[in-house]
Amino acid sequence: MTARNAEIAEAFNRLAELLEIEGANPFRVRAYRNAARTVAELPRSVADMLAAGEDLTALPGIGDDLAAKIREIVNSGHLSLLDEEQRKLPKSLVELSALPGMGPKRIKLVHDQLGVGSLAQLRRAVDSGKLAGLPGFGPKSVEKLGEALRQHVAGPRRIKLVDAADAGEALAAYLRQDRSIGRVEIAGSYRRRKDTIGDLDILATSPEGGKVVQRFVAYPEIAKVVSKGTTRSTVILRSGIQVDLRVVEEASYGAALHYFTGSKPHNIAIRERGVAHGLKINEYGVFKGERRIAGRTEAEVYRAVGLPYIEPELREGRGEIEAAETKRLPHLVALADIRGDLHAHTNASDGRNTIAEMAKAAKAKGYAYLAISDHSQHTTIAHGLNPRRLSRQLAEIDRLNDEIEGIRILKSAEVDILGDGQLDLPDAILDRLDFVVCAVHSQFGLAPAKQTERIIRAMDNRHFGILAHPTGRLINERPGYGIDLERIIRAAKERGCFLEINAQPERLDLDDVQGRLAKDIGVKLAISSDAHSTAQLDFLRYGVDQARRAWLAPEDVLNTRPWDELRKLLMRR
DNA sequence: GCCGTTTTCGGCCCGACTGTTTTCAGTCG
Repeated sequence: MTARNAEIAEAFNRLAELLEIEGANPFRVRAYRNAARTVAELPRSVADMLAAGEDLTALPGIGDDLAAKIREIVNSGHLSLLDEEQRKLPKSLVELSALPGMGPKRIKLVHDQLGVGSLAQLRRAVDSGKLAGLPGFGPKSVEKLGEALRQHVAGPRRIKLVDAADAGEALAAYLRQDRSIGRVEIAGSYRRRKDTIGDLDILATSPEGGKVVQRFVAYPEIAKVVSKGTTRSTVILRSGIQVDLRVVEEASYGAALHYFTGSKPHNIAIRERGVAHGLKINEYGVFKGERRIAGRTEAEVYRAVGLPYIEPELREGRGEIEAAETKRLPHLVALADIRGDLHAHTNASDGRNTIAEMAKAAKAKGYAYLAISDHSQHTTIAHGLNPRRLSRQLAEIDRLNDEIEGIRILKSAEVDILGDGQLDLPDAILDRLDFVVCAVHSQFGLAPAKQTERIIRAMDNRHFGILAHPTGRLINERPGYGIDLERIIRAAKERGCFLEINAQPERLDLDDVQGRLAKDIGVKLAISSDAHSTAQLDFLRYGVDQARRAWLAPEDVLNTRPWDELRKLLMRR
């Protein structure tokens, strides 16, 4: 996604928010939200598409009107309708929708009745007791809102998938200890393996929902029970993670799992499809009139609307339903397809383990090869290797390859791309490696055009093999350095270079949308753990997750191949 | 505002929980 796209999506989302507060047609509001999502997830810049004379109405959810509005933003930097709305209602009003319990109706009410137009003003209305006089705001509502305002200061953060896994699997295990509970599955964006999740959604089956809810709210790690009924409950864990539980009967398991896995756009599309088939789909099943005709498994639900099973990672409303209709769903890469790891560190640079320990751990995972790719000299903070030290490491790898059976240790290095696009190690030593991983570790602030040039210039070096963590983003910490990723991918294609999906949980770089862009352009990707210890080799799984979300099949991934085949792909000299 | 396996007009997914209500609106997922 480019900055321009983000700006357009932001404008549409703001507009949707304001229109909703005004009580506009909810479907019109939805149209703006859908369009915002479409634009935000587009890997290409809509400005470029316009410049190339492409028809934006070909994009899903973009019609003549919204295409014209995009054009207006691109050309003028403004959206007149948004400006107009913001004259009617204060800009800061949309901040209120971040508070739980504050929907459009209540926002409009506090604005019209009390003149509240911002979080600060709402806080004053709560503190002064004015809010309590409003219809619909009883003592509990006011108290909850006060609490929400106090907590809001910290701001909501998305939870990294790896952290969600720790919290969610422990809670699921706790529920599974109760033998009266049938199945326990973590659904939601966790099951879709999104790089970050907003909250955890847990589905359980039981004929007695109330009992499951009782056990759920008794979980020791709970800080606060937000709601609890006989079929659902919401709690906040001590870690701050919100968990929603939903209980259904076994016969509804598939329908409920489908519903609770989402995504929302995917579910809406499937339900609309159901309506077209004369069916009603909800979390209890697929119904023809009063009769349930499907719902025990997810496959049944899809079959009922004439579709093959769609993997959770694809359920983002990004064309998966159309692909399923035309039998063009990809056969997704799986962890079991991975034959080796192409990016790992040792204690020679900033890793924890020796080459031998790393190799044995990789062998234990069933890998056929493991590349040792320690940092190069420029990354002093990670104790990067100079030619002399790397040369010694290569000799040791030769020795270990003779000694350790059943795995091949590949000679590599994570070589810095210097500010001018030169590689940080001389050709003489790079010649002796099996392949070279290249990465940017400095000067993140270069202007996008320069940063892009820098990387492409590095690719001109015949030793350049795989671009590691291509955008440099760190989840929740920093955005990527500004680059024109599409240009870089095209440059890689021309030169026979590759890009990486870095599986470190705080990186996941390339992400799903970017990975799909690479696939569409025709550049294969490495899925690499970038492990800094033997335990971190397991991170590769998170890379596979993102690859699946990027629609990648085994043939799109470098390290699904045996080394003999891979070697030919990586060879450029 | 979008869009077409009933369609170029008239639809647009569906249900649970809470709080403040005397039967339901608002919010959320």
